[in-house]
Order: sequence, then structure tokens, then C-alpha cells
Amino acid sequence: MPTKPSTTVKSGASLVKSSASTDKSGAPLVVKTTTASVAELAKDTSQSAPLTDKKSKSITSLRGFKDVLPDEQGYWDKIESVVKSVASAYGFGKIRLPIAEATPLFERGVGKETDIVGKEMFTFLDQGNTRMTLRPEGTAPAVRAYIEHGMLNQPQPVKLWYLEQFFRHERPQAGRYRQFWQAGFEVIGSNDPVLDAQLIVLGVGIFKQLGIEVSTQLNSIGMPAERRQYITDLTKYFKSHSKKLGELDLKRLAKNPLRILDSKEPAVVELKKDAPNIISYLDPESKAHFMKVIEYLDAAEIQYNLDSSLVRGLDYYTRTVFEFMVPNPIEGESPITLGGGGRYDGLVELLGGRANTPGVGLAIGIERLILAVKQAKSIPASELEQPVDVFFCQLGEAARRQGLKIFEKLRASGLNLGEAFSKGSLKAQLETADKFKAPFALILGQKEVLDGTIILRDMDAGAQEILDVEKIQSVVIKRLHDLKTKSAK
RNA sequence: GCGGCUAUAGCUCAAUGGUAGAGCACCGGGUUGUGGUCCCGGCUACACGGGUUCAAUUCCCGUUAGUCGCCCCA
Repeated sequence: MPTKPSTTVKSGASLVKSSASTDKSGAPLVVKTTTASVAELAKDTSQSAPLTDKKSKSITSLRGFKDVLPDEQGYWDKIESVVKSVASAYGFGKIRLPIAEATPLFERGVGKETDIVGKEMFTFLDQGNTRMTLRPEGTAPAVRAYIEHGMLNQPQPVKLWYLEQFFRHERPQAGRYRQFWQAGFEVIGSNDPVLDAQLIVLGVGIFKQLGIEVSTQLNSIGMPAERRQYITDLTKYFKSHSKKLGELDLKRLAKNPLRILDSKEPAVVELKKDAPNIISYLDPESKAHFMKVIEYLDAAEIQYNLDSSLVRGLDYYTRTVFEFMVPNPIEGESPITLGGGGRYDGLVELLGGRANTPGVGLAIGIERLILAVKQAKSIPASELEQPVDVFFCQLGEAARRQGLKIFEKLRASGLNLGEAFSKGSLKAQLETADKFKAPFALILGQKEVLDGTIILRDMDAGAQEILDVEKIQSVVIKRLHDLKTKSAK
């Protein structure tokens, strides 16, 4: 919708102003309006305004916590509906997860040594001294729910999806906030590689439906035992070249050697070419699993890049890992990762569930997705705007009163209505109708109230017809239909 | 957490060591009955704190916030 709320609460001054105008427009509802009382009210507001303390500090949103304003909702609605329809098409059940969890869920599940848990969680003690955390990701909570509700007694695998906010205390950046939304898909209870592949197909499908081309990076990081050996050798290799490493990469090598693989240092990029490759450390079973994933992706005709340096920052991943990214959002800018996921075959057991309960999941970052969608301009404006079918104008007190009733009747018949009941002049109302891009306006004045009629104005043509007020629903619906078929041609 | 850049009205931007203008937006008016063009009027800002100075929105420092990059990740 093209309009913005007229009062933005940012400063103390505008706060006072907005409440004053509300009083004014609300008054006629309560009091039987006389010219005297309106004049008095007007006097009141003009007196209270100068009392505003200009120096008063305004409270703004927290760092990294954003308002999503009406003019952005089109993107959110569109994405939500795509995610939802894809989820149901693939047989996922929706789950709504609590916003906070017991802190150990993430310490154990995601890994104490990860950056997410180590330094990015919003963790606090509640009044009862319980350590709780605003969820930084969804997989551990989803798995917790799977265990807690005995979902192992349902047909396996259990497929869950969610679209929820998560929290990480990071420095905000483009497409990165402290409160952010993710669409997540979890498939728990089967280790069949076909599920890994299908989840990637699903992810690519979501992006495709939103008009976004992503490239899919794919890797297998094996099971923990295989990875351990790899990490040992990788560390050994890079240590032997430690002179070429910068401070940061040395730190990574000491703390989390896998991370050195996504270093952007030219020297490291060069060294990586001869570094041990994770794939050759996979045992036959993991290797066969990975091969199957690849075969299924080929069968589904999904493009992917094998990237043996793709490692992910959460400890629970096993075997398949993948990422979706927009390679070149803008000329010269670095790629944006829109989503990613992987297999987590040990997580259920780690969180106290039955041993040998595998799982695989996918998460998509909604704010980043919106960034990409905006960039690609892939959603037509008509889908992003909230259409107003007909704008209701009223003139005079009698028309305003009857208008309220007529408005309700029209609303009940499923029309999207615009109105400016708080405005008096027809001019102002038609101006507003114009700003809402309403194709039609209904005009109810004194005369029409007496005659039992109402004027229907075609806003583009400027033509008007006088209708029997009892018949407006059907006529308005018909005119809208005519307009749509006409513009479709 | 680290580094670069930035901070003037709701938005986009000016100017200025002597406290600020425009365009758009918003509100009202130009006939208490007709919008998209036009005319008139109105509202709204120097992020915060300190320093230098007779005087700071302007120069300096700090804080905060935004933004970009790093780290990390979605």
C-alpha cells in the first residue's frame, strides 16, 4: 500500500501531537457534535502542543531489532505463502516453537565451542534462577520437541517446518539482525540420502518460486570419527605452513581448524588447493551415502557445486552439508548465503532421545531472502500491494452515520475497502482514494441519504452513476469484475 | 568483538564559527458536493555528552546509532 502511517512515534514531540489528534477525531463518536465542542477541542490541542519538551529523549528500537513496516509486508506475505505451500506439498507439519529454551539445549545441541553458543546467545536468568536463552536456531528446539512428544511413535521420518524468529547477539549488517526470521524444515527419523536430496530440491524450489537463482554448494563432512582424523591431518598440514598464515587463521587453526577452510586470505586459498580433502577421509558408508545424495540430485536435475571446503559452524552436522547462495547480488559485492543445512544424525541421541535417530534439516534466512527478492525485482508490484477495491466517501453527519452501516455491508461481501471517515471534505477523501489507487469511489452525501441512493465513481474515467443503495454490493462487484477482465485483455 | 565511512525535518538532500533552507510527504485552505495538475498557508531537524571559542549545527574528543568490511552466520 502506498500510504504510511501518519504518526511515527520517534520523538516526544510527535507522541504528544499524535495523541492530541486522536482525541480530536475520536470526539464525535462520544459526544453529540456541536460546533461549540469542536471549537473547544481545537483550542485544547493548540494549547497543549507547546508544552512538549523538545529535549525529552525518545526511545528507539534495540540495536539489530527491526520494525517491519506495512509497505514491506507484501514481501513477507508472499514468502510466507510460498514457504507454506511448499511445506504442505512435501508433507511437512507446522510446528510453533517456544521463543526461549533452557540454555543447555543449545550448549549441548549446537556445541559449547561454537560462536553461536559461545558469544552470540541472549541468555539470562529468570526470577526462578532458570538459565534460559532466546533461541539462536531452530533445529535443536525442533529435535527437543520430537523427543519430548514421543514423535518416534509416528511414522518415520517426521517432517516439521517452522517460520519463526531467532536471536543472535551479532553486529548488525546487511541482511543480518539480532532478531531474525528463518524458515526451517526438519526431517527426523531416517538416514536415507534421498531425504537429503529432496530437502535440497525443496529449497531450490522455494527460491525458484520467488524468482531467485541460487547456486547450491554441497559437501559431506562425514561422521565425527572420520572428521577427527581429518582435522588432525588438516591441522598438521596448515601448521607446516604456519609462516604463511595470518593471525586470524592461526587462531582458527588452534580453535576450530575446519574454519580455516573458508578463510579469504589469498595465501590460505592457495594452500587449500593442496590441503587434505575431507572426501578422502569418508569411510565407505559415508562415501556411499554422499554418492547417493549426488545421484538423487542428478535424477532431480538439480545443479550443485561440490565444495570440499564447505564446513558449517554448528557442531551437530554430520555427512551432508549444503548452502544456498546468490553468487553476485550486485556487481563486486560478496555473495549472500540465503540458507543452508545438513544432516545431524547424532543430535537426537545427544539431546537425550533414542540412539540412532538420524535427521536432516534446512533453514532459510528470511531477511536475506527479502534482500535478494528486492534485488531481483522478481515479485510483481501487484502482488506486493494491498489492493483497495473501492473507497468509501461520506459527506455530512447523516451520511457518516449511515455510511458506517453501508461500509459494514460492503465489507461483509468480501470487498477490500478504503475509507477516510475522519475526514470531512469530499476533496480530501477523493485525494486519499487516489493515493490508495482505488479504482472506484462510493460517494454518500446528504442528498443520497434522503433518496436512498449512492454515487459510484470510476476513478480513472471520472464517470459516475447513481445507484440504489440496496444494490451497491452486486453492482460494485460486477464493475470490479468488468475492470479486471478488461485489464486482462 | 575489531576496522573504514556517516549522523541536519517522516524521507532525500543543502547552507553556515553568529542556532538553518529546499523538494517530496503530512495537515489545512483555495465553493461545508468531486481526486490525479495548480496556488496559498501550516507542522516538523542540527543524535547525545564533553572540550576549544566571546560564540559550535559547523572544529576536536568521547558515547550512541546507522552503514560497509572482518569475525561468524541465515
